[in-house]
Amino acid sequence: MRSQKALSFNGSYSPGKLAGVLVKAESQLLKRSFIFSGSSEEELAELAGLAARRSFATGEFVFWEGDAPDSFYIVIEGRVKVLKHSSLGKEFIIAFFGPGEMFGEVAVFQDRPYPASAQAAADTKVLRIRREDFLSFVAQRPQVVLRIISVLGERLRDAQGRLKDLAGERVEQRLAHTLLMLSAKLGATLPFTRQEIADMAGTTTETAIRFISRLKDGGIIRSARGRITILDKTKLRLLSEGPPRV
Amino acid sequence: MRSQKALSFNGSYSPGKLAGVLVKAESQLLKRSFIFSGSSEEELAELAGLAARRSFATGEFVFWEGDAPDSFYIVIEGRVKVLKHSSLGKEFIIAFFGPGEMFGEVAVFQDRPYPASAQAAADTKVLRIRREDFLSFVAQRPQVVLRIISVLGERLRDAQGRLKDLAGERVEQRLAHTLLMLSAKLGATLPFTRQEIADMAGTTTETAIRFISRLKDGGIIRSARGRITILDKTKLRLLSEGPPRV
DNA sequence: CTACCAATATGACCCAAATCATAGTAAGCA
DNA sequence: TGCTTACTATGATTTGGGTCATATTGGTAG
Repeated sequence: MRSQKALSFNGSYSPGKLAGVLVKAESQLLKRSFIFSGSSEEELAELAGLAARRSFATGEFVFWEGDAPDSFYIVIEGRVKVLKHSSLGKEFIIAFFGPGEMFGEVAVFQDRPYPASAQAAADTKVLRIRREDFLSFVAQRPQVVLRIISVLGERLRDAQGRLKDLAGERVEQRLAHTLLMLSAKLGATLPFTRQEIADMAGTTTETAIRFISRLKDGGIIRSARGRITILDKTKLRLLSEGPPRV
Repeated sequence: MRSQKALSFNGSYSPGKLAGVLVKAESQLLKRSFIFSGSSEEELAELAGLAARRSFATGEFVFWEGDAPDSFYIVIEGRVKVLKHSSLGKEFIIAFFGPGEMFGEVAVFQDRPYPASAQAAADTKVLRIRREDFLSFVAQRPQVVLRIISVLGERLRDAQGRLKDLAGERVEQRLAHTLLMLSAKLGATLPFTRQEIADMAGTTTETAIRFISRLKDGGIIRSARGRITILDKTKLRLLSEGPPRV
């Protein structure tokens, strides 16, 4: 760790010892986030001074598609899912975000309504940073902007890959892809229900259940309620790639 | 096939009158591109000096998915389609780009292989700018970087909207959406074949043909070979939104 | 002019996966 | 401890739209 006495200028926001401690804690949280991991302690402290903590219970919405983008968010703990609803009701999960990940930043940069809704998928705490504060912060920091481009590029890649899958692959392969993608990010054990898997793969809960049951029978995964553990990544990859043509 | 007379000067970056004229012409082309439209003449001239013209005949590939990202491109004239192929053959069209639009820049920024292929959809001329040249150019120009974020954000929005459609809407609605989206960008007359429409909407050529024939019968569009003109945007929007539930 | 090929068109068939129905099961909560 | 509610499970039925097959038409290369 480095020096932590960069709090002096912060007095204008919230004087006092408690505030200082909080700013320090916030700084550490920000540091876990990729886009700020290269920033200095002073910068982080400044940004932390602008951030507010918010809590959301499971199922609560952080924002809705169409809302004005007044803030962007970084997950402290818990899990947030970003989703869109189609013509009738059916929801499609664009992404899950965990500790250290940010969401809502695209809308903030463009000053256009959020393109999707964000919902707490567990009891969740987030840091909330107001649009203007964030914009003026990054305006002077090209390296942060470059990291944001990198994050956006990654998401775009992901989205395009999924587009191709949804347009051209069978359900089984999409489901297998979804599981592999999640495990690449989170490890072998995935804390998702069949319904969530289905909503990510663009299919129905029943179909996801049937597929996952077959995987379990085949010894490719192990599972409990709301939890899936991948045992044989190789077989899963086979399923995701080749049609089981004989 | 085609004449490539315009390439004769291409190897020589020798100073002199011809080069000067070319740099000026290139500058004007760059200026048409959104991300550079805020740049000064000097900057544009500098960038233009780094750019090379390349020509591609209809069907030729500018780059393939998986290639190392040595350059990014700006369309001068013609049309480029960016696409991915799924497990077997089927292609999915991610986007079309026309004069003034750039492509391949995500890969360049991330220094990771192109996530999709780029193919000339007509006889096409592009400006090609090498990765290192472009990166060092933008490194000093935060406002260009911000515009790139804006472009990426737009693409991400688009991709996420299409994901939701592919996952949750019926073919008819996806096709209607595709037509509306194209006409929002290009105007009422769309220079695409049924096959291209199908490959954008994630369906088959036959289905696209049937749908478009019905639109024609209903007086919603007019069409000729490789060309569709939207006559009644309102009816089309109805089709794209509500299921024709009775 | 003619030949050829891509684009458009249309019918028949079929199947993957959605939909509908019903039920067992684990977890949280009063 | 039982009640309620998600989650998981599985069968039966239906259907949207993919696949296959076959024509017709317009553009264009030679």
